[in-house]
Amino acid sequence: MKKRKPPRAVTIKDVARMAGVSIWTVSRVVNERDGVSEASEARVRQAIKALRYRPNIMARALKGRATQSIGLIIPSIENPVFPPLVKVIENTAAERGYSTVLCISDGRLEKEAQQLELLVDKRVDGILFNAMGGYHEGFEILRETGTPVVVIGRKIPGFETTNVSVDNRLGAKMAVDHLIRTGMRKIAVLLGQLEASSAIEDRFAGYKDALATHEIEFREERVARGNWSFAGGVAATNDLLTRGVEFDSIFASNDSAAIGCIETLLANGLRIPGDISVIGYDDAPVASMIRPHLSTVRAPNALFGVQAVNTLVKLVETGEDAHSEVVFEPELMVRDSTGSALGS
Amino acid sequence: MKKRKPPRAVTIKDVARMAGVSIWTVSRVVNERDGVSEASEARVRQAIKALRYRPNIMARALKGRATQSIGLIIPSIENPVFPPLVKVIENTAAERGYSTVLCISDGRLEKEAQQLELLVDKRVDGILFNAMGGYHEGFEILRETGTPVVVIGRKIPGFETTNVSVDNRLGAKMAVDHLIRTGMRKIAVLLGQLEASSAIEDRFAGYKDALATHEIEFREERVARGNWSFAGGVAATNDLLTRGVEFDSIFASNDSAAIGCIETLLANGLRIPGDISVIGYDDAPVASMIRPHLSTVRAPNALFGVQAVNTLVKLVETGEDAHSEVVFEPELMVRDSTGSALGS
DNA sequence: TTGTATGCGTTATCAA
DNA sequence: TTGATAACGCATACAA
Repeated sequence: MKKRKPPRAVTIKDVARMAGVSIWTVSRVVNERDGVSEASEARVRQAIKALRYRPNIMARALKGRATQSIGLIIPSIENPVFPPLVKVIENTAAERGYSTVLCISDGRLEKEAQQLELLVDKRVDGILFNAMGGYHEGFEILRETGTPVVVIGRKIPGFETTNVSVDNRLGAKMAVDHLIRTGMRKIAVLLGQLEASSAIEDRFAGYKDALATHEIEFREERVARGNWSFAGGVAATNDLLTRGVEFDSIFASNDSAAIGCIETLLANGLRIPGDISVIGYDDAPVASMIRPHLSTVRAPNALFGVQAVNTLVKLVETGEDAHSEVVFEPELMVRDSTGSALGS
Repeated sequence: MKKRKPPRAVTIKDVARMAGVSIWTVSRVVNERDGVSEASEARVRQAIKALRYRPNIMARALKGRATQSIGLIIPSIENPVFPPLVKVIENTAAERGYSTVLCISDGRLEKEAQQLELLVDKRVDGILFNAMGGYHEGFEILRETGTPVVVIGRKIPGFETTNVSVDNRLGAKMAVDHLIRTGMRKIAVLLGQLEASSAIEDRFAGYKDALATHEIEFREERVARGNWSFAGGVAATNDLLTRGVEFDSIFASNDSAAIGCIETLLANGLRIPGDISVIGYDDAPVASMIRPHLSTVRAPNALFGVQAVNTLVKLVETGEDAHSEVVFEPELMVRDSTGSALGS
C-alpha cells in the first residue's frame, strides 16, 4: 500500500526564490496587476511555469476574497425539467469563472435548510435556490451571513429575495385555454401532492382561471392528485377512470405525469386526441419523443438559467442587496396530443 | 443601493473570549477531541451557540485538512443515463460528509482536462471522473498533485487509475444475443460518432461478439452512425432505410437513439416488434415510458454510484494509492420492443 | 519598482 | 487540563 506523495508544496515563496524576487512581485504578476517591471514579470512567469505553481485558493479565500464558486439547490435531478436547467447554469457559471456545488434537496424543506447552511459554511459566493416554495427558519442564515441568493423557478412567500421565475399560473391558463379553444369543456386536472411544491398550486390556480374566463364550472371531482411523476400520472389517471368521472381532456401539471397519463389512457383503449386530449407542462425533452407528441407548455429554461446566474453574479460582484424580480413568460407548444383549434 | 452587511466575523477567538478560555480549548471542543474538562466544554458550547459560531472551512483547509468536497465530471446531464447517477453520487457523497462540485465536459477532451485542473485548484479531496475514454496530457495533473481519482463508467486506456465501470462489451453482447434468441439474423446496429466515447466502441465489439458466437456474418452496411441522441437515432435509422439495407432488428447503442429509431420506424409504418425488433442500451427512465416499452440493457447505476463514491472516499481517507478495479455486470431488460424467445 | 511585515481563522507544538 | 504561539499560503499596507 504505497502512500500518495504528499500534496503539492510549491508556494508563492518558492516562485519568488527561484525568480530572485520577493513574494510581493509574484503576487502582483499572478493577479495581473501592474507595478512590476517587464524584466521581473518575465522571470516570475518563467519560474511559475518551471515550478508548475498554482495559487492556493483556500489561502486567497481566507484573505477575504471570493471562492469563485456558487451553490445550486434543486429538488430533483430526475424530473426531466432539471437537467437542461442544470446544464445551462453550470455552463454559464463556468463561463463567468464560478464552479457549481450541486445539492439535491428531494423537495424536503429541512434538507433545503440544511443544504443552505452547508453551502454557507463552504463559503460559496452565492446561491441559486430552486426552492419548493415553503419557508423554513433555517433560511435566515442567508440574512445573517449576508450570502447573496437568487430564488429561481418560484417565489418563497414571506421570504423576500431576488427572484427569477416563470409565471406558472399564466402557463397553466394558456394550456387550459388551448384545450378550451379546441372544443373541450370537461377538463380534468392532474396535480402533484398538496404539500409538494407551490408551483403545483400556481398551476392549479391557472387551471381555474381558464375555466372562469370561459365560464366553465369547476368540479372538484375532476381533480386527481398523485406524485409528480410517470407513476403518479398513471395512478391519478386510473383514479379518474375508476371513479367514473366524465372528462374529454386532461391537463397534467407536468410532463412526466402527462406521459403516465397517456400510457394509461392508451392501455385502456382510448385514442389521443380522438377520445381524450392531453396537455402537459414543462416541455421536457421526452415530450417530443413519445407518441403522440405531447402538447405542453415550455418554460424558457435556457434564458432563465442564464438570467439567474447573471443576476446572482451581479449580486455577488457588486455587493448590492437589491431585491429584484424577473418573471419569464411560458410558451404554448401545440403538438399531437391535443386537437386543433375550432372555428375562430 | 444598500450594501450587504459584511460577512460574519465571529471567529474562534470570539468564542474563546466569551467562554473565558483559550482558543486551544475551543478548537478541541469543536473538533470533538478530548482533553477538555466538562466545565470548560459546557461553557464553550454555550458560547458557540450564543455567538452562532461556525468554523471557517477555508482556514481549516489551509492548515492542510480536507475540504470535504469532491469533484464530479460527466460528459452530459441531458443524456438520461446521467441524472440517476448524479443523484446517487450526490446523495452518497453527502451522507459521507462531502459536497459535490459538478462539471459538465460536453464530452470534449480539452474540457475534461481543464475541469480536472480547475477541481485540483479548488482543492477538492478527490475526483469522480466519467471520462469519454480518451487520454489527454492534462490528466497528468492528477499524478503530479496526488489527487485521488476514480474513473467511472469506463476505463481510460493508457492511464492507470482506480476504476469502477460496467462491462459495456458484455452488455451489448447480451442485447444482441437476445435478439438472436428471438430469431433475428439481420441485425443492424446504431452507433454514436467514432471519436465520441470509448463506450461506443465497446458496445460495437459486444455486437460483433454476439454475431461471431452465433456464426452470423458481420456486414458493414448494417452499421449506422449518428449522434448518441434522439435526433441521432432518427438520422441513423433514416440512413438505414434510405440505403435500402435489409434488417429485421436493430441494436441501438443507447436508449435515446433507440427511441429516435422507434419513432422513425413507426413513422414509416413499420410495426415493432412485428416487423422490426428494437433493443436499446442504458435503461433510462424513458425506456419504460414509451410505447412499445423498450427492451434494453441496464447498468446497475445505483450500486455503481455508491461503489464509486465509497471507493473514492476510501482513497481519500486512507491516503492510499492502490489502483483497484471493479466491473459491474449489466442486466438484460426484456420488454415489448423485441419478440419473445423462440423454442429452447 | 520592489521588499517586509502583518493578518486572515485554524490546528498543532510545546510549555506550564 | 490548559495557554501562548508558530505555521499554513496569500494579499496588502507600509517602507524603502
